[in-house]
Amino acid sequence: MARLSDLIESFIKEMMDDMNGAIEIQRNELASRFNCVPSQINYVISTRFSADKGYYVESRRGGGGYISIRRLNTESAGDYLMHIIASLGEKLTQHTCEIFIKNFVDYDIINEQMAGIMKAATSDKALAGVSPEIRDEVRTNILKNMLMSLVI
Amino acid sequence: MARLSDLIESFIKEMMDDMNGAIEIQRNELASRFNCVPSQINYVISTRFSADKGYYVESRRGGGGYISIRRLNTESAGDYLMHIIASLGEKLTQHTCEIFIKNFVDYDIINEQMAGIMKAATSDKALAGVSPEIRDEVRTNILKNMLMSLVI
DNA sequence: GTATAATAATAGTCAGGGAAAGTCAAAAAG
DNA sequence: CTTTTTGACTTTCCCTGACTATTATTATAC
Repeated sequence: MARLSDLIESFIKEMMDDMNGAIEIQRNELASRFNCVPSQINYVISTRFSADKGYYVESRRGGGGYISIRRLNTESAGDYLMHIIASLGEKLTQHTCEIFIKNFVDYDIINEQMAGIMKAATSDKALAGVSPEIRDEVRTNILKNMLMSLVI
Repeated sequence: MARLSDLIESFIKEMMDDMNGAIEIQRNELASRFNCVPSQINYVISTRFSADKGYYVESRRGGGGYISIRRLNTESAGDYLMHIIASLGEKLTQHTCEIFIKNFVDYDIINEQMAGIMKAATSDKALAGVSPEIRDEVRTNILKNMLMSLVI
């Protein structure tokens, strides 16, 4: 069962690749293309394209409304990474972490192999020994430190 | 009577042979095929498909969740890595860990950038939130998982 | 004509239900 | 005693729908 959210996510990303990093969509149109309720689009955007993941989202309601999503315009990988590091929250679940890492690949900051290493290092499996109460904080800390090593 | 866990184990292994060493299953589906509780699948996976035995397991909860199991290809990355993974102790200090990582660079298994990431992920700084009693075990676990991702 | 009011066309929010997998300890089997 | 099996409970993630908010357009009043 392919998850609809994942399909929508990659649809948007492909569209964005074609459109040079900036797109404008209509929520209802996209929803009907994927045969889902409009609010699912909001779900995808908030879980995959939030500001802290390096995207800038604007929207407008009413007649002729739209949602525009842009890849953050960063001069260098370093800028982008600093932005991410600065805006990382305290706690990241494994899944959220993976979304971040996937974005690094999209931004051509790391390759698939490194993404694999990062995912491995921040997986629940790797952190199984850490008590659940603090696991997400530890995970965040590990991710931050790995990213720092890329900036330096 | 053959034990159920053994049956499930061999079922998964046959499936994996057919699928070129990598499968994706649904826990509930597999459980109902064998007429057992879902958590039995977890038991089989943790006792038969552990990292030590050369398997890499990932999973995801929620709608459309799955469990993926991959058999690590010992030939592709050379036996060296598998050997290292298997021979890593329970506890590694940051310093010991760095020595290992440096060796990987010397053996051309990873490049400097990856070494940086690995060191960062296993540093005391990254693991500051983890209590000292278990920190070295967690560190080892993280390193193992990162190395495993290279063997895939 | 202009100002205001109604209507239509969008998008946003939030809570809840459902669909998975994970955990852990007790019971059962060997 | 060790390994397996079970099941109650938890956690994570996805999807939906009712309700709300905002903007544009059209109708009405003056």
